Amino acid sequence: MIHSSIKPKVSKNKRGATSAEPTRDKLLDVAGRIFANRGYRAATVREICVAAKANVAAVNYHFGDKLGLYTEVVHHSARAAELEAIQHALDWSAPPEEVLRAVIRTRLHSVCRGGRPDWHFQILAHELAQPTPALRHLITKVGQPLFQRLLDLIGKMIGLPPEDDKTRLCAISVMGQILTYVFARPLLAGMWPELKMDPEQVDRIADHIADFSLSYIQSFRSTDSAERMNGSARTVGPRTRK
Amino acid sequence: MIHSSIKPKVSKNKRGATSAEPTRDKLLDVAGRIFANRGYRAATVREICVAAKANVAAVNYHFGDKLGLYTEVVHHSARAAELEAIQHALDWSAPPEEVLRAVIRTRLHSVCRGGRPDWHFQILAHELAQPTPALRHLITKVGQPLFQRLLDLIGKMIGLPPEDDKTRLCAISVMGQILTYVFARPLLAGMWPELKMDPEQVDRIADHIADFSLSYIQSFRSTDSAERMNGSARTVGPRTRK
DNA sequence: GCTCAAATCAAACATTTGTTTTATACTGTT
DNA sequence: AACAGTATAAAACAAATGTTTGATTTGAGC
Repeated sequence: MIHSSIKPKVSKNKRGATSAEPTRDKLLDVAGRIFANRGYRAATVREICVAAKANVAAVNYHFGDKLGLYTEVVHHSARAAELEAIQHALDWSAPPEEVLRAVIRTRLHSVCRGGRPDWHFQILAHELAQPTPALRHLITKVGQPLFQRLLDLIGKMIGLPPEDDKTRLCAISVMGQILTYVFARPLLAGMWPELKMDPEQVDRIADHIADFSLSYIQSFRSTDSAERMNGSARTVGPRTRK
Repeated sequence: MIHSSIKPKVSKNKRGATSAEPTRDKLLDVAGRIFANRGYRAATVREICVAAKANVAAVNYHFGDKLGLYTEVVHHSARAAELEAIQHALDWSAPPEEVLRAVIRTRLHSVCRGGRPDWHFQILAHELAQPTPALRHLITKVGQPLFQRLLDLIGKMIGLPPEDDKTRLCAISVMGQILTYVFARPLLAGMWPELKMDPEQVDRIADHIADFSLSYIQSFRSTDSAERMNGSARTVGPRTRK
């Protein structure tokens, strides 16, 4: 408790690279990987400290407690995701179909880097199964903006506002297909053992998801004049089925 | 260790309902809920025993150890899933489109019973995030048969064998859309707060997933004469895009 | 060289948690 | 009624784990 105000300054001040990496940074680095693999609860501070070649007390000294380290890791992850989203700036003036295709491909690649899911997404997966206070931050800082862009994109294509239920359902359908390749990995391995997620396979999968999704989205546009009148307004009420 | 061979007999032998429920069964029952909520690791035997109004030693006495109780719970879950799959026997002679629609609706309902995911699926979700030895059993006994029926169904509709890559990708797309409403629940809540998963909403969602998926699947059939020649055989190689 | 604050370290602490032990109550059988 | 096997109960044990403590080292500034 004494610690919360100490805020040890970055000790890298002058001496550029005397000892490889400051303990604090090294802890953050290795903690990211370990939390991603095991989740917050299963990861132990001892395991982290050993891997970082630091003392057991280092975590409490630099971050207050285990949760402090974890939230710092999550914030870094969210920040990295933001930056990457900016870096992978897409040409939003291109036809929406191509933008959607590119978004799907980029997302799926960032999700499946090197055959294993990116550690940001692994952390998200653990958070969804066993939420911690950090989940809210992940959702608002990473999930929301991404989903919003999906909504805008799809809304434009099917001619409905982004807030329309149909737009949202479509966005979830697209997002869900992608997320499956992160969260349900062991399931997929069990049902399709031959599936190897090398880059070109990921490309084929991304294209499938795009084709699969665009089929409905584009068919929807062709009938939008008939659907829009009651499709946009109907936000409750049962659907006229069959 | 002495325990593995003892196998205490069911004490419910004669006296039908003298004391509400035998401890062993009650443990299984409440352990199912608690494991589903917290996952194997986070759930404690004390919590389970308190909830079951049993002694702390009861778990070790009746099941050997914590993992013994858990595997028993998972096996029960898998067995229940099998039975339910049989009970919900669908009319497989109906047109495949309608069968798929029914499968999606049934699945989604069993997944979202009472607004919260069914506890079988919650256990699966935890297993995917942090696998235990029980995951293999879940996959082979529950996942595989379900996925196989999806493959047969879709394969029939797009005119390709169930083992074809395209069939598998489609099945994963359908399955993924459903699973999203189990695994990514907190994500959905964050991005679509108004979404309430009451039965009629679930029906609308199921219909959307069916429409969304059938659009591609049926469009695929119409072009199968052109696609099949190189679509069925092409199992590697990049896809001619755009 | 001295000083002081930051950083590191070894050891111990307190709590949680799965498991074991030992004793006692219950139940059907002889 | 006595016995035997099963079930339950209270307590203690051992290992894991987050955290704290107190001493020691390090490095910059005077």
